[in-house]
Amino acid sequence: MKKILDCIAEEMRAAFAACGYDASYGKVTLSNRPDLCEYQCNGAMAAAKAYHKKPIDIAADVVNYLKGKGACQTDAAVCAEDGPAECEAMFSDISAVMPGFINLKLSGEYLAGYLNRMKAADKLGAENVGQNKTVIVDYGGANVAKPLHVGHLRTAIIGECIKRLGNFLGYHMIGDVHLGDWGLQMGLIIEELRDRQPNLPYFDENYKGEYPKEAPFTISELEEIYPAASARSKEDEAFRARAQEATFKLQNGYEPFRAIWRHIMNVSLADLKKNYGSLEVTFDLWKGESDAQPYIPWLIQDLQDKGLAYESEGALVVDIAQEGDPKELPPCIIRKSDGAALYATSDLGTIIEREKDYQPTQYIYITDKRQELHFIQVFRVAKKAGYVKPETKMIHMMCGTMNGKDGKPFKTREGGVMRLEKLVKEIDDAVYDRIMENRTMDQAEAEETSRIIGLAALKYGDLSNQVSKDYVFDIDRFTSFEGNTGPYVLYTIVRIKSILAKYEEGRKAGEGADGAVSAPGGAYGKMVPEQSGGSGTGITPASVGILPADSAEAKNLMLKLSAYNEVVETAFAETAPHKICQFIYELSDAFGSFYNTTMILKEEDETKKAGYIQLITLTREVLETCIHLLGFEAPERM
RNA sequence: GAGUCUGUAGCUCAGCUGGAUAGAGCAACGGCCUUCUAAGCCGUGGGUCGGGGGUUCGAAUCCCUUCAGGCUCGCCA
Repeated sequence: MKKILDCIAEEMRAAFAACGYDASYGKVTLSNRPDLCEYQCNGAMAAAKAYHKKPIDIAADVVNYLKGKGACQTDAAVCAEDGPAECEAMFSDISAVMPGFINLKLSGEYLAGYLNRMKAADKLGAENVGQNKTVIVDYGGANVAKPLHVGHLRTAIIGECIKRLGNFLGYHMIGDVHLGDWGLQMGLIIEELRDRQPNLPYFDENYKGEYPKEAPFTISELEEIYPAASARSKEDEAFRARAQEATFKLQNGYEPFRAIWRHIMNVSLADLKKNYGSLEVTFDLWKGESDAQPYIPWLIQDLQDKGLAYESEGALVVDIAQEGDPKELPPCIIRKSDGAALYATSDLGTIIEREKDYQPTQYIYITDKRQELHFIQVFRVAKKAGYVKPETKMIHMMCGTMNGKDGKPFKTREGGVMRLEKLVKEIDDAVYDRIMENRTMDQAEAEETSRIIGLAALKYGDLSNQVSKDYVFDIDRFTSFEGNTGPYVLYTIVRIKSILAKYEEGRKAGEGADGAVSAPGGAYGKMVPEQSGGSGTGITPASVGILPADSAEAKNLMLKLSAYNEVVETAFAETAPHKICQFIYELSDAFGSFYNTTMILKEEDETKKAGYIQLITLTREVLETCIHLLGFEAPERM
């Protein structure tokens, strides 16, 4: 359904046009002075120059026109003439203010009507802007040589969110984990393994038998082997050279090394799936760099045939410099001087595969921002060589680093890289302690609840920051969950759920009384006839709908709710999940004030009460939809 | 050295396609539970928007300059 800002802007554009000004000046934004108005239009000031008039005069023209037309409720007589449909006057107040602001307040009826349509709409009124267009999302990027650590957290969380958002908006999102399974790290492991276990058949060139099914290492051993080998390669040149050779052999199909590679993949994949699973991060494709290999010989030949690739310093490179670059960017290396492929080559190969299999209209890569240059190179080569259509959008979402309290990249207390598993557990434990100190809950439920809340704390803590900025990951702060945190939003949902459950209970009690409706004078007010008899006079939230606000708090809550489809769409268009966080935080806050000033279940006027119930039901639906898009859920109790 | 990003309250962050008095949260202080979950709500104090110029009726926002920090800069991924 149409976004409320667009509805208002349409009205304003028509008004500007009717007054003889260009319609484009009718742009409307949320007010930045809530004490004065709800929405504002600054077009009169922009138009002043073009029309050589004082801004305030233009604003007054527009305001007078709108009032005369009956767009403002205060002019009820005019409104009535237009019949019922037009009677939903959009504004309750319009005014022109110096130097030329047009201040707008929405009428309670119009706002309530908008929310009722939203409540009834598919996806609460979010539109299918995606039109089923295919988008590849490349997040994850896990290296199979080592376990997931905090460095993988951001891309996983953000990617999952972007994928969910896109799907929700009608895109066909394909999430690919795109494993790092083909680079030098494999050669390093192979050679390290050779030194540790030289008797393995993989290293016997004369071995003719079948290779063992079982891997010669466990995941924990693998975790230790790679860092050791990696460190060694930096000091031991001979070792590094061996690793490079092993990598080259692996890439050229040397069977013994392929066998080791398969072991690494099996052991590592099981662990990765478990870890991503615990974050509720899923992928549609578990492809990796190795899957791009079949395309590489063709790719290299093609780039040469097209005259794009040439030899330079022993390597094969493609120039990517473009007009307008502030400084000439280094060329993209597609083949090393030793003949091996590298990162850019396999990413290009992957693009060729994706074009063949999916013909996406957009690519979104989510990685650490240090890879910026790499993706500039890959994107340019892909477009230059015509592998990707010129109109295909290629976006690189560059993630900032997750820092510790000291502002340096997040480390364990001992100074090592923290494993994701450990981080998740630390958060869950902290949440568990918090639950136990405030609530009584049996252990099993407390554990499950702390897992749900912990995940929300973790994901919200990450997503609420701008993607490209570094941010401070502070377990103490996230697990204290006050203020702008995931748990605060969950707490809001839980409180709404609790009210709704009690309301339902009350209704059932009313039904049970079989018409007589005993109105037990009990805790939740009189349960009036709403469900009694089949007379059709029953008052239900659905039949009453959301009513015009009867307090400032209700109005504020309703205004916040109405921004929902705009926010969701913008968050995707700008790949900015933090906008959803900000929105649900403000929405929760608005609910908090409403909750605090309005006794919902004690309300004696059953119609009003039903209206409140409908309002908070919508609030709950919006919040739950949004947190689902962010990638987490709310518990029943907390 | 070149490129690029960042610099907003004591701390963590919004706001940045120019608009009215720069917003939250945490921390501090003060109120609100015989009432729907107080993990809450309400209020108070706290800012030369790194510095300096410029454009504009109007700048945290755009331009220039300067300072500080991060990251990147051909055979790792």
